[in-house]
Order: sequence, then C-alpha cells, then structure tokens
Amino acid sequence: MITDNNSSETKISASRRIEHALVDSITSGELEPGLRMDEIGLAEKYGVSRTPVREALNRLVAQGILVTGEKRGLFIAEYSREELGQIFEAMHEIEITCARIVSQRLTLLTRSEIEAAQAVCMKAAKDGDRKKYLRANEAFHETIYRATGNPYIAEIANRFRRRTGPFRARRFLNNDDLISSAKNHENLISDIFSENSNKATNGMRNHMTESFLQALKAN
Amino acid sequence: MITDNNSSETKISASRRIEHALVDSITSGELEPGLRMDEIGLAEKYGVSRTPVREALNRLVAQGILVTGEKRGLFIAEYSREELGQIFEAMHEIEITCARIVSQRLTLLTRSEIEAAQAVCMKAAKDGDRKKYLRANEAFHETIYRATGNPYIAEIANRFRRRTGPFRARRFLNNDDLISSAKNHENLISDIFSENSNKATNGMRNHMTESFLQALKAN
DNA sequence: TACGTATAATTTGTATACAATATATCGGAG
DNA sequence: CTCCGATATATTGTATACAAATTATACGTA
Repeated sequence: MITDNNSSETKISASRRIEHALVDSITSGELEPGLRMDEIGLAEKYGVSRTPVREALNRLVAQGILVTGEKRGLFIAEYSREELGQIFEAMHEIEITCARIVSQRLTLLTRSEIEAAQAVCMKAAKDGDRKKYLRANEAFHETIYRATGNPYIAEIANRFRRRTGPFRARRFLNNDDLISSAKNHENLISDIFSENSNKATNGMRNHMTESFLQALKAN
Repeated sequence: MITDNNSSETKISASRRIEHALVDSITSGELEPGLRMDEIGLAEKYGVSRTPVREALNRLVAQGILVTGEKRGLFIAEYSREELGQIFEAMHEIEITCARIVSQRLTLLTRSEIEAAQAVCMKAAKDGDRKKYLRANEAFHETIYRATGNPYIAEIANRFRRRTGPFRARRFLNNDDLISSAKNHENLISDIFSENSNKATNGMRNHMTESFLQALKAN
C-alpha cells in the first residue's frame, strides 16, 4: 500500500499509527510469529478504543501479516517449513523480476540511490550495529524495488519483505554475518549495473538463495 | 487473501458479505472506476450500520481496489494511461512467472484442471455468452495460478486480476473477441504443456501482450 | 479419577453516538 | 458579476454499548 509521503506534519489517525507500530514490531521480529493480537490489550496500550485497533488489525490481515488461527483471534502469521519455502519462493521470483527490470532501466539517479543505500549497509555492518544493519538492508532492497520505476511491482516486493521479516531477522547472529551479507550486496550490485538481464537475474537468484538458506537454518 | 473454503453452511459476517459483493461488482466492471463509495449509502443498501461497511471498505483499500482520492472518501481505483501500463506490466510479470513455474511442475491433475477450465471458456465463447465467458476466463487464469502449487504467488496474481478487472472487462465487445480470446488460450496451453520454460514464458508473454493491447484500446 | 454438562467469563461483530474536520452553500463586498 | 468569507452540512474517525457466539471454569455424576 503505497504508504503516505512525508511523515512530517501529516496528521495521522490512531489506526494508522497503530498499524505502523505493529508492522514495525512484527517485521523486526520483536513480536514473534504465533503471538495472539489482543484487541483490548492493544487498545489499552495505545490509549484508544477497540475501534481503531480493529481497523489496524484488519489491514494487517489483508497484508498477510496477521492470520486467523484455529482459536479465536488474530495471530502473527507463522509458517511451516513447507510454507516458508513457498513464501520465500514467491519473494524470490519477485526480487529476480525486479533485478532484471532495474538492470534494463538504470539511470544516473537510480544508480546513485542504490550505491548510497549500499554505503549505509556497509557502514552499519562494519560498525557491527545489528539493528541498524537490519534497517539498512531493508532500505537497500526497497531502493532496488523503487528503481524498477513500477510502484505496483515495488509494493508487492515490499509486502513480501514485511511478511518474511520476522524469519529473516533471526539469521544475523554475529558481526561476520553482517559483513558477509553486505559483501553479497556488492556482487549483486555489479551484476545489476552490468545492464545485462541474465547477469542481473542470476545475481539476484544467488543473493536470494543464500538469504533463504540462512533463514531456513535459523528457523 | 486465501478466501474461505466451502461457501456452504459457513456463517459469514456482514462485513465479509459486503466485501465480496463489492469485489464482485467492481471487478466485473459493473461499478465504474472513479465511483465514490458512500459508507452511509452502502450501509442502508445492505441494511447494516456503518461499522461493517467500513471494515469491508478498509479491506478493499488494502487490496488496492479502492483508493483515497483528492476529495474525502474512498473511490474505485482508476488509472492514468501510464499507471495502467505499469499495473499491467506488473501483472504481466507475475503471469509469466506463473506460466514458467507451471510448465516445470505439471501433473496429471493440473493438466486436467487447466484443460477443463479451457473447455468451459470455449463453450461460453461459442455460445456467445459474454458474462459467462468473463467468469470462465478468470477461472481459467486462476487455475493456472493454482497449478504453480504456490498459494502465495497465486494470491498475488489473483489480486492483480481483480484490480485490472474493470479495465479488461471492457475489451470484449463482440462474439469474435470471445472466440479469439479462447483460441489464444489454446496456444498458451500448448506452450505450457510443452514443459519447456522458454516456450511457456513466451507463450504467456504473447497472451498478455495481446490482452494488454486490447485493454489499452478499450480504455 | 475421568467424563460430560451447566455456568461464567471472554471475545467478536455490529449498532449507535458524537466531536473534529472537510466540503458545500449562501450572502455580501468590491 | 465575481470573488471572498461566514455559516451550514456532510463525512470521517473514534468511543461506547450490547447481543451473540465462543472458550474457560466449576460442578456433579459414573
């Protein structure tokens, strides 16, 4: 959902605020998959009534971040090994498509943005700042999505990233993992910047395969 | 959103009922893009209060079927020529991905299902039953999505189909258009059934290009 | 003790109320 | 006659209330 522009001075409704807060907590892995979302508890926590909480939860369900389980209530989506394989495959395919498109449509601006995003990743990795790296890594991939010039494709890719967030977050255990991930980006970038569709496709394929393997190990 | 199983004897909430009714009316082109969704009007029409209507509308927004316009209120999404190009490109890429995956994973069951779906299309086309053909065509594509064996990819594809529904619906003007579309399916099927990824990719590419051209003409 | 049943406590879905805000209508000044 | 501003109207977002349905608890019986 093509989120709202500039955060500054935009009057934001309680339901949006809660939605964003929850997406943040969930994708970062702070709230664990399987956890039940308690309407009343959330309402109290955010100092509002159930109504805006329900709106927020509804939107998260539509995004696949929450699901209705066996019991009553909404739960943070959790996936069996097989489902995890499927959802990563889907993300994989979208990412590859993005990489191919970007490699065909590079501009000075998009090249710069991608390099800038990568610089932030590298710095966070070298500083050993795990939390910062997680954010920078997400931003890096989002930059690639945007560089397709197609907001609809970018949105799909972002949604998959949000849904798989909690499972990917677990994989960065030590500082070497961060460095290794950032180095991977370098290869990916050079494949995309080659403006060769096949190279870009394979570059992203490798990057995602790597990423998936580590996620599988960690789950 | 992986809709609820068997329609029979499933107790369905008012908000779901309204959501489904609206999705139906919108994707079939019955309600035109740009139309404003009036909460109060809908509440009266369906004999409920604003609350369930709002829930339904919220979900449609999350699916990109409704958008917030300049003025107050929610509107059926309408797209500029450029946006239409982008959204069709996105759908195009997903469909191609589906076709490739299906061609690599055909089973006796999925082959049969695809052929059965096509038979329904052909019959509707020959009968000149436009409304029936529209439904059969959607079902045909959905069958292909499901044949990927990956519900997450299938869901994405279905969502794009719903979003572009109103624009594709316009293109079938006379009976020849129906026949022509159904014949196109035959080629697509033989490309997919060849179990050759490249053939399947190109087959779907051609099919979608054709479809997009006609949609552009009609919009 | 284990099971089934009645009762209590939660929880969901919907209705209604209301304040805040955006849009429309109207009237007057230039 | 056109533009501006004040007032009226409509609409959104949120709060609260409540019935229906689900889940948990307690109790009695075999």
